[in-house]
Amino acid sequence: MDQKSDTIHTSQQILDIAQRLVQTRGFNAFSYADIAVALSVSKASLHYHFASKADLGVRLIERYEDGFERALGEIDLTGGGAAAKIRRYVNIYAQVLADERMCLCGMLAAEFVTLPKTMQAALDGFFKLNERWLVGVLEEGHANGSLQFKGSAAEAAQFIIGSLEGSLMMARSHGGMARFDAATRHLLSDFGI
Amino acid sequence: MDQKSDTIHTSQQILDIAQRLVQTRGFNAFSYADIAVALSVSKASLHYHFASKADLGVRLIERYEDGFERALGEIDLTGGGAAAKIRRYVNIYAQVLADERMCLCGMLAAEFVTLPKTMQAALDGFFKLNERWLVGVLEEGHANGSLQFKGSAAEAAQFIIGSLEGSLMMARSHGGMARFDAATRHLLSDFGI
DNA sequence: ATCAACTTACCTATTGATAGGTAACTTGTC
DNA sequence: GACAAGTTACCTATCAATAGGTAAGTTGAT
Repeated sequence: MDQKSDTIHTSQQILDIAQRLVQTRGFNAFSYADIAVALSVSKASLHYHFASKADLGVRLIERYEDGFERALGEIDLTGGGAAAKIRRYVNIYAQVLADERMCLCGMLAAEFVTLPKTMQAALDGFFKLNERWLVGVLEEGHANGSLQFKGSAAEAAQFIIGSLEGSLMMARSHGGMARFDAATRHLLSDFGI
Repeated sequence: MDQKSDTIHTSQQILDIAQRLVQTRGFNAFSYADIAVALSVSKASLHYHFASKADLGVRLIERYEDGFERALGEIDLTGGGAAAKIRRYVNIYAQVLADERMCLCGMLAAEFVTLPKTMQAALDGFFKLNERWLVGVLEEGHANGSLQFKGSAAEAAQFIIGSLEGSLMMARSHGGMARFDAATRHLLSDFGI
């Protein structure tokens, strides 16, 4: 294993552990020491890979957004109507809950005002991506009559994101998957799905 | 001013400041030092009134729940149909947002797994109260045809709570009151309001 | 012999919490 | 109404633990 893949490997592991910590505990409730213990490396080693906690946070959001972008691209490729696409979008959140996690960016949205400016900006990008994709699907569905909703597609997209983040957050602490499934049935029926 | 009212006064002030800090920053992102500075008292004085941060947190939730209970009682007294009651319920959240805050218990729900057990239990109580009240209103509205929804009233209540908490959380960081209003129009129309 | 990828060994600041003390007030007894 | 005893509401000073971060040295592959 060469040096470069060593770095990549370790960096990925750091990000994996940090991501789990943010999704379960929040950005303000974990420390470099937590990652160091979980990975059996020194705190200084973490600073070698990610100079500051803010840098780590930004990379975490970027990587999470990349993962979402890929997942949304796959939904687009799989085909099916707008309703099926929305269903698969909802399923991404269900999988996060199945892992007993909060959405990374939903958690960070709760902590928003305490985050470094660089992380706030990265977070904006994540939600913009989601809104953009949802608006596309909603307009497609509205045009061919497979989806019903009032107001603009942008408003509907924001409602979906807020509702999913909130249902996920509440289900994780109170009610579990059954609660999330019931909530998404309500949400989807609001769009005639 | 006698001793007793001094205590009440100071304790209330501590709770007021702590509540604002939790609603804006979260329980894990403020310290006794923050309150001490805001109130111009020593940290030790805060420990005199609230022995531990967990104790302070529990009292915060209890007081917030009391406030909600009173607000819900007032809604019940004001009269009007189930739809009007739900509208007023939504308006409680809108007022929280107008103050640029997150719902105290919504914020704590995000931080749930990091909280002391005593706070987790108190939080359960808050959401139980909200669900109970909403179930009552939803059943009333369903019985007389003023509200439409599928599934049980309990599921609908949980959907409403999750949706409102999420919309509030997202609106506070991305979109503001306009986004929250648009989201609640969607939510209410799902119930034929 | 260079350089990436670490380590040990620190640093400063802050965390929640405690010890010990004090001034001001209240209470019960005479 | 005087006064000892106790209570309330604070204070300063300090604690051990933890936070994020840094400087300087080690290791091992190329």
